[in-house]
Amino acid sequence: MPGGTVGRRSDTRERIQHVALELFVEHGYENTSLREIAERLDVTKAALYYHFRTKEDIVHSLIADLVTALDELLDWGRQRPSTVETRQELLRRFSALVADRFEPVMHFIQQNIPAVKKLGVMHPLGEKLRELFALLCADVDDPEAALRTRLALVALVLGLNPIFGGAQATPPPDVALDVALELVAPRG
Amino acid sequence: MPGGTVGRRSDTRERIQHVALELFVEHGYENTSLREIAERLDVTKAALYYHFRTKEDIVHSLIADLVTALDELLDWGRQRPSTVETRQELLRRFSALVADRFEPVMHFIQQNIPAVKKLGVMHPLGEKLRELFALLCADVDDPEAALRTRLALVALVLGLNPIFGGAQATPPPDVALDVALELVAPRG
DNA sequence: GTCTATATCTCGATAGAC
DNA sequence: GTCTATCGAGATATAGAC
Repeated sequence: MPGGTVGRRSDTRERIQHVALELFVEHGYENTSLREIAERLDVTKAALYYHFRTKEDIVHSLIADLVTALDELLDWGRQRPSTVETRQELLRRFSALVADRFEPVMHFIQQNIPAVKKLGVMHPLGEKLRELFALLCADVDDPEAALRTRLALVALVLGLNPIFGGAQATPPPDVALDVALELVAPRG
Repeated sequence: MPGGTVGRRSDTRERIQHVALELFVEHGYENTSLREIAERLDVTKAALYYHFRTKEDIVHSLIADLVTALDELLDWGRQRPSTVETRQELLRRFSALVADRFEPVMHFIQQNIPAVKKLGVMHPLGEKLRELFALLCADVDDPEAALRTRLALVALVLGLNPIFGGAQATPPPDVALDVALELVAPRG
């Protein structure tokens, strides 16, 4: 049962996901062949096809986990009053989510937009991010405040961006969080 | 004289650059074949090879123009006193540069990091951006202020980013500039 | 579940005529 | 400067044995 949730006879599927993501981040999706993935795992290409129907399916499985996690975050946020505290807690949880589990995937997505678009995973992911943004922007109509809210989200993943993020040393996560929290706070 | 600066007998070279960049932005560098570029120009692949030695060379030529423009901006900035006014004017000029001439290239770079890295154009470009960042950060040691400075630059190109930029309507350039200017201003 | 072997395709790049 | 024709490499994906 390759696609099954339980009944694991081995952890090969997870190892494929891990190694594939590693290589996608290193060299990009299109520059990573199934041969490379198989070699790093010390199996053959054909073995990969037992666990994933296509190369694209590997990406789908990676993004799906992220979308699920974002959905849980949104569930929490939806049933909370729309206050500054809620918004800041949303940022904290998003920050923790990225730092703890999804830094590689976010890294991958940010740097491989054409691939992500082509695979059609942009729409489900975009929806979640749009909703997160909407929660963070409740009661805000000022376009400048809206842009600051967007930048707050960007601040939390900026370390992953080699253009403006990697231009110098990566800021510690707590610094990024402080700046982000300030950006969504009402102006003084 | 394919690589020549003057002596133009036709504008094919520029048309290739334009169409190639267009497709690179649309579908990504790796998903754009020379066949597609040639078809959209209504010539054959072989014709492209008269003007550019390789596919990578097309990208090199596109980035080179950006690096030159950034260098001119830096030349101006270097021989100015390190004041808040200078920094804000640097942001204004950078914003104008992007909006007027380099929006497609910035778009392309942001979304095709693996390709840009592989072609080795990241280093010259990264140097310029690092220096721009250094000019904007003069006299600043506070890591939070440094991060805000980075976010100011990001704000100016955020509209090109489909993850956090395209999550909703793109902010008008003047709004982005206002927010950016505020981010590098001393805190109140 | 993993292997060997292979089919099929598309790409970047070149040769040489005009 | 642009064409036709083609080469060789490397990619995804499949077939079938074990």
